[in-house]
Order: sequence, then C-alpha cells, then structure tokens
Amino acid sequence: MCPADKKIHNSQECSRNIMPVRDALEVLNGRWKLPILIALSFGKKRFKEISREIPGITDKMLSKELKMLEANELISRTVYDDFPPVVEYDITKHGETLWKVIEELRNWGISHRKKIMGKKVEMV
Amino acid sequence: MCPADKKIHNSQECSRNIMPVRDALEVLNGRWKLPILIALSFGKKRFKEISREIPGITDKMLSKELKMLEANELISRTVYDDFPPVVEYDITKHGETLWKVIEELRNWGISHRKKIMGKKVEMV
DNA sequence: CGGTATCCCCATTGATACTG
DNA sequence: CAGTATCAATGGGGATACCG
Repeated sequence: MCPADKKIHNSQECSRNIMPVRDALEVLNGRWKLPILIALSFGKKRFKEISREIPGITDKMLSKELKMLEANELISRTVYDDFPPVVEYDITKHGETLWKVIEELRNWGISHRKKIMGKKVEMV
Repeated sequence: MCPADKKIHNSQECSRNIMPVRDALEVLNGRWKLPILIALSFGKKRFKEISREIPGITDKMLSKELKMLEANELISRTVYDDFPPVVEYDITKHGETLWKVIEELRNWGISHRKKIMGKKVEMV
C-alpha cells in the first residue's frame, strides 16, 4: 500500500469509528439523560422521585428528557388512572444495554477525578 | 433494614453512582471531544488534518475543544518552530484511558442504530 | 498553516409561576 | 402529583475577516 492509499484508508477507518460514536452521543447528549437512566436503574420511579435524586434538574428539563428517552425506547412510561395522578417510569430492555457504557463512564469519571480534579482544591 | 432506611440507602447509592458519571460528562460534553480523540487515536495529527476528518466542525469549535482537551490532559500540543507553523496534537496516556469508554459507546451506537434508527428511512 | 476577532442568530436551558 | 406556560439568559455555532 502506497503512502497516499494509506492516508485514504486511515481517513476512512477514522470515519467508520467516529460515526457510531456520533450516533450514540446524539441520543445520550446533555447532562441529564444518563443520570436519569442511572436513577431508574434502582427500580421504577415516579416523576418527583427522579427529580429529587438528580441535583439541579428542573421539571422542564426532566419532562423533556423523559420524552426523548421514551422516543428512543430507552425507558417506558406508565400512567395509572388515579387522582392525584400517578406515572411510573422504568428502564426498557433496550435501555439496559447501556449498562456497559455507563459502567465505563463511571469508572473513568472516578479515575479522572483522582488524576485531574483531585489537584484543584477550589473545584466542586 | 426497615423500608425507610432502604429508601435512604437506595437514594445514597443512586447519588454515588450518578456523581462520577456527571464528572465524566462534564469533561466529555458536547459533540466534538470524543470524535477529536478518535481522530487522534490513529496517530498524531495537525489542526487541518483533524478538521478534515470531523465533518461539520468549524475552526472555532475545533480550537476551543482542543484547548479544553489539553487542559484536562487528554491530549498534548507540540509547536515546531517552522514557517509556515506546524502544530501537532497527540493523545496522552491519560487520554488513552478513554478507549474502553469509546469502545462501549461505539458498540452501543452501532446496535442502537440497528434497533431504532434503522426503522426510520427518512433519517440520516 | 494555525489559528483569533468580531458580529450575529437562534436553540437550549434556566427560573418562576401556574394548572388539571 | 405530574407536568406546562412564559419569559429571560446563556452560549453554541455560522459567516467573514484578519494575523504572524
């Protein structure tokens, strides 16, 4: 393979690797979706319960993100005909396929905090 | 353990799991950082080379994201005293610790596209 | 080549209040 | 309780030009 071919090949390899990651990021983007999924990993929960377990999230964002997660079939939404209203959110089978991603992200977050953020006393 | 204790325990468990993921998301947030790291995983590259391999990124965003990645010690920046200027970016050891995260994200992106996006003919 | 400077738009997010 | 409505701020990102 001549150097020029190698360059092209390399570039194609690169795209093939980037595109699936872009797909994943598209679905999981933002600060809230993975935390929501983690909150639900401990069992089905109601709107307020999720809200309480994710510091900083507003009702608006939670509502919006839940809709996105449902549209991508990562969670399910069940409405019970009661008053006051009762709605339960749960992880789907497809949502559970994210555990490995979440675990790696969690491990990395821990080691990164040790390495980088641990130095900076002023950081949260 | 009484039910009340279990609730508290559950909630604390939840936080302990969410926080490291939040740390990780803080560092990796946005559409560009992981694609940049993937581009560099094939070897050190110059500004324009990275730019060419990541569809849609502008010089401004690339410049900004490279700075963030360098600040978090995920990449290194080397300036050669030439004219026209030559600057090379490379992954650091710490940056390489992200491979497992990227690999899981990539695998998940592929399977998610098959499951969800594959249905929708009109999607990119 | 490897960026920075400036201007500008608009989508996302946040804060607060409110409703069935 | 489970959200929605409304308004305001923030900043992501495009276009263009420029510099060492």
